[in-house]
Amino acid sequence: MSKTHTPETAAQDVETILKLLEGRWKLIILFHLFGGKVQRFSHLERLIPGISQKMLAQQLRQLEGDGIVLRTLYPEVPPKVEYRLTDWGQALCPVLDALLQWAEQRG
Amino acid sequence: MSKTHTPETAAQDVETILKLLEGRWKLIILFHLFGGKVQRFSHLERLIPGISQKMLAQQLRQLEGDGIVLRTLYPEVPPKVEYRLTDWGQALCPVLDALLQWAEQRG
DNA sequence: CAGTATCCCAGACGATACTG
DNA sequence: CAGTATCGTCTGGGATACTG
Repeated sequence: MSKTHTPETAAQDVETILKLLEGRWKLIILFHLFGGKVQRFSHLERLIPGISQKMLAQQLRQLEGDGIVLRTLYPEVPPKVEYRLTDWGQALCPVLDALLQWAEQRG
Repeated sequence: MSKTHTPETAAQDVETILKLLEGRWKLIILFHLFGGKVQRFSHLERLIPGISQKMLAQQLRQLEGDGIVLRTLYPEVPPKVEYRLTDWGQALCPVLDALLQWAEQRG
């Protein structure tokens, strides 16, 4: 590890990061937004079979609160909300790719 | 993402990987083994304040079962058991580093 | 020393219903 | 359309005690 020093602080830092991605649905939501894709709430609902409105809303709120997802509300009737990744959220893509590469290395 | 194609499969692959690291104590155990360090059960217990024997054993078993940690039992009395990372487990270090780098990028 | 075995609980998650 | 509210379930993890 480059800048962190003790096993404790490094482990804790990584844990904090992983918590951002924990949650039954976050990764699949993320992957439906990678590549600059923009999705409405109802569209994500249709893209992700089995998810409830409660969970979709909750996970999106958390991703938004963590600065990974950007939420845009259009003040129309009926309401229209769009979700996309922040720049930082987009930057997660190559990192997850590194994780996949690691998994492939397994002997 | 390089080789995976649909958001579903990619997300699922990453989830499978992250599950290997989930668990209240796995990361801190890992960081106490990075760099080729070898530790005995009781030593890890002392290194990790607050962990119970049950949890330490459980998390080690899972890491072992997942091929990340190597367990060596010396048939002595009293028993002696050593834990170290597999090569694959060691290879996780730079990946977690990438994760830390990403976290630092946050605007 | 290096573990198991039990019991318990908080919090994550799902199902369902309701709303501005 | 895009959510909240409520309730029930299930499981990861903690406390404690015991063992080859």
